[in-house]
Amino acid sequence: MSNKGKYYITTAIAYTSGKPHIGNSYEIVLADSIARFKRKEGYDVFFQTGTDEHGQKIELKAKDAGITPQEFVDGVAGEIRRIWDLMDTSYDKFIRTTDDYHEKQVQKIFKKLYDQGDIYKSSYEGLYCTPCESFWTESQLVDGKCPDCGREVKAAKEEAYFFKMSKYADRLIEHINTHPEFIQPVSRKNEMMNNFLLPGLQDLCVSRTSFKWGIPVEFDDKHVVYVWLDALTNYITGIGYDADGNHGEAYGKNWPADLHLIGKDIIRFHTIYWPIFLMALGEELPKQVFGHPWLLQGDGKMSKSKGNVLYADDLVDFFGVDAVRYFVLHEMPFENDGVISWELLVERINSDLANTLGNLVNRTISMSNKYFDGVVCDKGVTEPVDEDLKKCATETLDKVLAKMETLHVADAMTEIFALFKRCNKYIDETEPWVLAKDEAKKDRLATVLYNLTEGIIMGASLLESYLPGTAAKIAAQLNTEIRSFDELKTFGLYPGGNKVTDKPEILFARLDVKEVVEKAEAMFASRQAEAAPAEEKIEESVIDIEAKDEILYDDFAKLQFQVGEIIACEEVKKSKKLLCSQVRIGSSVKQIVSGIKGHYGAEEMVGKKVMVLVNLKPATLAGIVSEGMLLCAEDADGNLALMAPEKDMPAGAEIC
RNA sequence: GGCGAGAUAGCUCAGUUGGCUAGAGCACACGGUUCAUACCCGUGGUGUCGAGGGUUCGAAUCCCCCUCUCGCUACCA
Repeated sequence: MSNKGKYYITTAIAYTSGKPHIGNSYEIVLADSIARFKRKEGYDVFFQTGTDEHGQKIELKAKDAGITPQEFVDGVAGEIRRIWDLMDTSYDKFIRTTDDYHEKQVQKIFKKLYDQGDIYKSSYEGLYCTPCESFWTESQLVDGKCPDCGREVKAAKEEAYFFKMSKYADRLIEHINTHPEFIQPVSRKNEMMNNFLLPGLQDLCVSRTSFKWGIPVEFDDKHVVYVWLDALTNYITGIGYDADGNHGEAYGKNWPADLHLIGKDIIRFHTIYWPIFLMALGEELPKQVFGHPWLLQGDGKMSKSKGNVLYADDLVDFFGVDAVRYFVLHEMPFENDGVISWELLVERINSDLANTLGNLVNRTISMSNKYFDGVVCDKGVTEPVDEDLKKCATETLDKVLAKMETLHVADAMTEIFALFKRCNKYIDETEPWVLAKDEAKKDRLATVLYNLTEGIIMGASLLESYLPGTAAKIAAQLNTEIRSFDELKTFGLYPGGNKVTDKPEILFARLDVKEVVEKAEAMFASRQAEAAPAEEKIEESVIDIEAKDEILYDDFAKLQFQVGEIIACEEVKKSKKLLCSQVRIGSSVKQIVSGIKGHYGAEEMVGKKVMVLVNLKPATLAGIVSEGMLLCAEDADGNLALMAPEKDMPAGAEIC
């Protein structure tokens, strides 16, 4: 195909806090199949991926591991890149946010935005609502108080830099409305508009002082650049953006990006904050952001402690690269989450890859060898039934192009497999084994096998973007080359007289579900046994939270804690997380609303004696008055545990 | 609580502007075939198209209401 211009595609950069599981590895395969396809279409593709390597979580993990953050991310980034390579992905650039050119540009970008007034220091704004953890501008306040909860706002304790999002909101709303293709799938567009843009954008915190592992703010080195201004900018720094305007050549050529492929969880950052950063920098906006769904593990909850997390490299060991690629691409519809499990993998591989495709290639080559010593030649003895096969083969390209145009990758592959199914049916219709018994029909038999070989190589050529290794194997077995898209418009390009391999290799072996599951369980069991001591240590490890300012004893003395006995408890119907408890404190009973539904059922609350903050000013939650607070411990995953006296104590006992 | 999406065969889903006996893939059953990796081809369903009501000659498709699920968001003392 002719040159269609450039196509710049990116994945989100992977966070280097640990090895990515199969759900995280899906995105790179999806991006790769699109990149490969666009190349075949004739685009000059630039495909960028990489890693996001800063932040407190990494700082802590490195500390736990007793190594420097840099050593830590070097290890994980290497692991991620190894998996990307294992998955046979054809990225052109792997950027790391610890790369020096990136760090330098982020500093310059931060400075530039600060100098032009888009980034400001918040401490002098002083309008922070602590319980809401939100900053407000003067104009957002209602009667001088927090618009969310109606309480006093006060000067921020911790200084931070903020980005003035509201300044660009109208332009962004305009852009989204005039570019319906910008946010994909479209259902996400409404969520962004209704939840963030239309109600009014809040300013975004873009620096932190609570940890060090980040890019220092050049002119205020107490601060490091906080996540999004660091991570999102990779899309431009990776191709040579320069905040001073001295961009590298690749920038001028590739920006704006044609497609940011990301997970649905970070759509907000890519469709609101990122475009606004770009507006502030005076750069063009990406053409499209596609928030793909997730691939979820079907057989029980995935958890490290259970040791049943699925990783791409394990799956490749079991099934091979292309089988895993096929599965994740096929099981992921356009908009809904997909499910992965050992059983589903085996089912998919057996029915599509082994039966439909693998067996087709194998039986066709076997017949060529059996009847013609492997030589494939069209003797021109056609029959009406041939036309339908040829039509199917030549029309599949357009069908696949149409599906790919809207990024419906799974549907595109289904079109290709329809061609393979048509080939299998053609064998039944022509019955080569019957033709073989009649010497007079030898030429007809040759034509039939030629048509089959041609149909297969045409299908394999379309399959190349998704299963590059398999396509190459098929081409090799048929002793020919993968076709370009232009060459797929004509049926009959397979060189007559060519000789196919005499030793057809099984492309995909049929698998036994039971065997695979047993083998997988054995693998998990041995791995868990191996990792048990270390794993336990991690599970039991401490949690670090952001430190608050030191307080005086007097501050503490203001708080009154007592043991409360829960004598009744019911769910607050209107809310998702609230339970309303009647708590006996001494001789009085207080009504307390707590956001713990999901952690505790209403019935199991009754009878518990727990720690209560009793002198908190009553507040109304979901229309119900709450006169105190039940105290809970919370772990890193958000699991809650009520605090209770270690021995039985009477309701009302003071906690001091 | 706000906004939005959805509820169709055992499973995953298609069903365009309402129109003849509601489809596909997988699974299952039966039949055919034997070149091939026990594969391929064909045939098959009793699907109350979530419940109820309405508009219409006619509704899975439009309107109302109900139940449930999900997403985003708020709240979560």
